[in-house]
Amino acid sequence: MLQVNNIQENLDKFVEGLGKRGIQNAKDLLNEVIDLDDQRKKTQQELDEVKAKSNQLAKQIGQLFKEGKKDEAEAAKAETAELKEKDKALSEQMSFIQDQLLNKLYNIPNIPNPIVPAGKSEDDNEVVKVDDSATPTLGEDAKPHWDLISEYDIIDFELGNKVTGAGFPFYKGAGARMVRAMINYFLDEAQKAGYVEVQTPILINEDSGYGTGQLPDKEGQMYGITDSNLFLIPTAEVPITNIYRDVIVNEAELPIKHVGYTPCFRREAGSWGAHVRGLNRLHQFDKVEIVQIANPDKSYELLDEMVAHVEKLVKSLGLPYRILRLCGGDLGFTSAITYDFEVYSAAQKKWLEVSSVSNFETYQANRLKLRYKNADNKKQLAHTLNGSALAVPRILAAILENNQTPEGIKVPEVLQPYTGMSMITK
RNA sequence: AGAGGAAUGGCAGAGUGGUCGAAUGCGGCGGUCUUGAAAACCGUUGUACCGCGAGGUACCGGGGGUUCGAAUCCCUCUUCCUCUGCCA
Repeated sequence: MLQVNNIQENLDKFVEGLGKRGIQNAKDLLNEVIDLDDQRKKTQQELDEVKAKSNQLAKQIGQLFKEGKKDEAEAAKAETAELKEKDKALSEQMSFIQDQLLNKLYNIPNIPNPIVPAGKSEDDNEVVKVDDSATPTLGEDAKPHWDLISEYDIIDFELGNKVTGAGFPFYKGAGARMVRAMINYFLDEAQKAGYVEVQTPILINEDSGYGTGQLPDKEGQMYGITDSNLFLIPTAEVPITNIYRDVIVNEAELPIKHVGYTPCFRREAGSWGAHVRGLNRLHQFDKVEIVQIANPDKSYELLDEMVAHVEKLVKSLGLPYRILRLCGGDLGFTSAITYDFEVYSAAQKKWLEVSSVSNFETYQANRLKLRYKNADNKKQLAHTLNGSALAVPRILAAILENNQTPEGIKVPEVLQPYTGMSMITK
């Protein structure tokens, strides 16, 4: 979340930034925050004063008892009643103000980086690179992947329906092997690039949800385990980044780089429709995620590095792709800047988002209380970054469609050592 | 799952109602000594919030309570350890 001090100092910049996200009344909203923070300070001063008096009095009473001046002590005791009442009232006021302030801050998104284009929807995203050199020329009879998967019997949606529900497919045979191969390939490549692999829980608690910003903003998008107050992760970003909640690292340790594979669970409430077929949108899918904890001075360099890593992966799979810089209106709640990678799925003639690489600057770190000690031994908020590298099902969809031949589906060369096959056949 | 025990500063570990933000040791940092290092010795060393400052407030696993006053007493939750049971 945003830091009140920063808001106060750069009000215009913040108003402008939120405006880019299409928030009209930003100025009023931010002024309310500043006002609440002032109230908070004022109330704390009053409360501290009352407490100081009580502490003083309590010491005196102790002293009086020790000296055997019982009457005086009893008299002093009577004085404390009033202070106690004041204390109680001010404490209540304090927590009320703090709740309000926090609630406001939780619901204000991050300020976009200046180079983020203004815009309302995905139509306003800026295409920063297109490399469609790998686009295949498919015949008239080219099939979308949902036809191919039944033809080759590698993914079973019906079975998923039966056992769980829509959006929870079974991968079978060569399909399962492809998934496993991609996960291993992505993990290995990340490791080569210096990311330390972690295997995380796939259930997270509320604190973690708040830490990375899924709560309270996206509660409806996560599956909740209501009887234990836990949530299924929508992305490995949550458990991995939350490793560093309430942590102070040494500057020399930065950047910290992690990679993790997890299944991801998303309710996708409201986004289900006719345009979503096959592997395009699922409730459960596999994803390899890269995460960095960075020095603010270096975070944009590292963002570029992450983008380059993802680009290399997509390219190595032989898929046509493009890179988008998301506009303010399409930007995630906690992100300051996001680059989306899309691959072209040639039979359905659609761009599929397979990666999202973001810099959150201090927005998550402030919630996480994730700091580093700089050279002067001062504690500063770190920057957090993450990116998908990559999301499996849509990559699979693109491979199936783009690589279909009369003989079968060609397995990208880089995956062959992992699949042990060069072709998916009937 | 049952019985018992425990949770204190970076770590170890004292502290059972006031003088305790907390002894002591280790570690860290600074210094003396040394050609340099070690050893020894001296000093220093938690976090957050409020305040221009002096200073104040809060924090001894979390939450609540008793009390003029709680690390210390009570309730509750969580976690860990030991023993018994079960189990991949």
